[in-house]
Amino acid sequence: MKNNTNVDQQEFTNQDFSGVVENNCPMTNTLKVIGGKWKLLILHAIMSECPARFGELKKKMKDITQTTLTAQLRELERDGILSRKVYAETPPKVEYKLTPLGETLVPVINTITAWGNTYCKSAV
Amino acid sequence: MKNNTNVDQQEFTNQDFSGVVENNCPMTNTLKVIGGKWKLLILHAIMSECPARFGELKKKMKDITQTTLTAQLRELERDGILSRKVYAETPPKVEYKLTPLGETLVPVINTITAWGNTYCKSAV
DNA sequence: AACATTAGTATTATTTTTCATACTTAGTAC
DNA sequence: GTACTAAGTATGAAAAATAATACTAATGTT
Repeated sequence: MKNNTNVDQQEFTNQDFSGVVENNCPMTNTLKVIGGKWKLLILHAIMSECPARFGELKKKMKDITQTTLTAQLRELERDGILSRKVYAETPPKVEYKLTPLGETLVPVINTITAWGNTYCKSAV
Repeated sequence: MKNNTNVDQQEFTNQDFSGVVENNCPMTNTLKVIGGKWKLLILHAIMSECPARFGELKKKMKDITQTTLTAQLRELERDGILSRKVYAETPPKVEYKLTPLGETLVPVINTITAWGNTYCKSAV
């Protein structure tokens, strides 16, 4: 009851996934949107600092290349998870943030990181 | 309070992830164990039929090759998520099931599939 | 004796993903 | 008018993941 009480949960289900999702297995469909080596890490980074600029994301994920980061961000944008806001400034400033649909992934990501914290501690 | 009330939650944290996990980011660590194209699908399949035989898994995931399925199962076994039981029969019979550590992933996987069901319906 | 069965392994090929490097753009500071 | 900045793009190379194909082993059935 904290917020969004007047928001129909179905509001975000109209996203057109028809180019990505062609299966009736919910796991397969979800993996098409958030699967891959980087997307969950990107979302995790944006969750902890929203909105986030391109350069900040790059710094946080030091092993990703600029090219790959750009490509992954574009896919997340295409799938309605992120929005991209370009400021007409020089040098360029671009902010990425979760859309309402993207925010529905917050509990998913929290569940995953909680598992990692509890069961998958590094020995190093 | 349904079950496991006498099971210390820490019981399953002694798994040695030192060969896999070298990071202090819980998302990175978790992705090393359940990341990749197939692992969550394999776990999802085993969850819905546990134990599962190799051939049953192969049938459910019709696009995976035998070689890849074997490789992914071995990694999940190495990481303590699955156990592998070989029956001394001909033709061979091998059963895979979730270990106690693997069972801690059940809510994670349910969260992911629930998101897919709610927000990521196929348009096809 | 030949055949079918299941869960593999071995090897090579292909596809997909990611990386490295150099280049671009438009203002602003020097 | 040269240098600097942030957020890219372009190109080709390399690495990683996945696939295709053929093979094996032990035993029960025909």
